[in-house]
Amino acid sequence: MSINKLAGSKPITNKREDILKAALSLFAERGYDATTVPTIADKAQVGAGTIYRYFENKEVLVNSLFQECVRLLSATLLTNMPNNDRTMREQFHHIFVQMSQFANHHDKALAFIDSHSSARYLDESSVTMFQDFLDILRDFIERGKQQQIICPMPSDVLIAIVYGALIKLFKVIKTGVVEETPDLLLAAEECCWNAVRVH
Amino acid sequence: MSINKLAGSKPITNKREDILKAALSLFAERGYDATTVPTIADKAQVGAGTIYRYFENKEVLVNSLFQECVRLLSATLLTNMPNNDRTMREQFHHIFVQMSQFANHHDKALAFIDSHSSARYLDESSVTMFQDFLDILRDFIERGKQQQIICPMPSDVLIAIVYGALIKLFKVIKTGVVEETPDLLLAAEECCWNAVRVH
DNA sequence: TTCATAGGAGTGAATATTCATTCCGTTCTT
DNA sequence: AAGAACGGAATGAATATTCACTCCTATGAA
Repeated sequence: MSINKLAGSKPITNKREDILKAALSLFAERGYDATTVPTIADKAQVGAGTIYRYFENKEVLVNSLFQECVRLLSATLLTNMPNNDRTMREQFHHIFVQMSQFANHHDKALAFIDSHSSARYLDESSVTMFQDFLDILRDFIERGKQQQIICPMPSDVLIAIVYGALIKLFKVIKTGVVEETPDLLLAAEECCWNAVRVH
Repeated sequence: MSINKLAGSKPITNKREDILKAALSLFAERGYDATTVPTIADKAQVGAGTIYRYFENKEVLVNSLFQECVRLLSATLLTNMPNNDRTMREQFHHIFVQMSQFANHHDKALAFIDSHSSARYLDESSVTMFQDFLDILRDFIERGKQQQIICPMPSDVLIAIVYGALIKLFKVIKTGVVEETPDLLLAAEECCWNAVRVH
């Protein structure tokens, strides 16, 4: 057993976590192709060889990371998701709030997901997991369309509009160009809602 | 005088153009870091060394290409831009139509611009040119706010929402997931307008 | 008109560098 | 002491960039 573990329990220092964290930071900032494995090792304060103890290769690493990030994003979205008996507007509020929570607590993860979600090296499992995330938005949109509260347009188009707006919105907030206040968030939420609701 | 030129006139074959075209295609699909110079040379049907006759190095190439693409995008947006005496809605229609024109005729350029607009290797000139493009949107937004037709929110936030929505919208259309019909475009335009107008 | 030549575009093999991955000696845990 | 975890230099495969060379055309001398 490694120095790394309490008897029969979890590791004290988790190199795997360190590696994933370092990789997330670097991938989010420079992108997969511009990030070298030795750089990840340095940032994680780990030997280069250690990375290969936990991940078969760089592609496996990026896929593991992507899946973990998307899983967390989906879980965040689904946390305390209101029942269907709540209004669509209330459900939208929940989605917006949870997304902005995620953007605040996991800004790098959101940037990483968005910039890598159609990368050529993503495996089937990663692609599926990202689709599952989009399906959460799709379900919402489609229920809204049935109730004639959301515009009768192809769901993919509506998803693109809302998701695209949210991504760039949180990106501009993250860069600090505008100050993130509760009022601003509420107003931005209203904008996004107005984009998809029927008028 | 080279074989390449008509007397005192323009080149017959334009290798520089060929290189830029090949680079655009590859950068848009795989990204800058995943694209090798020899691959660009192959695609442009040009010797690898020829690229360095026209561009000092790979970074100069990507900046030249970026600036050319952004210049074209800005020019497209400004083409036949309605006067200020037209309604905000009419001006927005123009912006939307021109953007969708650009997305259709230069889909690779739009993808390239979006995925590289905050890349670390962009030089000052490229960054400025992209800012100039965003300023076209900003001007519109700010006039709309003055007239109290567009939401009183930070311009950067409104730009992010509209620009983000447009980018993902055209991306989903380009992938062929949804069919691009005039009706769909009109409906999507209305969605984007609803996002920023005051209610 | 014909031929030799200069000069510049174009080429792609060669070079120097960088990177992902491996391998083995060291350190830590039990 | 045995074995697992670790580190980081070594390796081999790519990659960006260079450079010596080819080829073409315009020029002008004869």
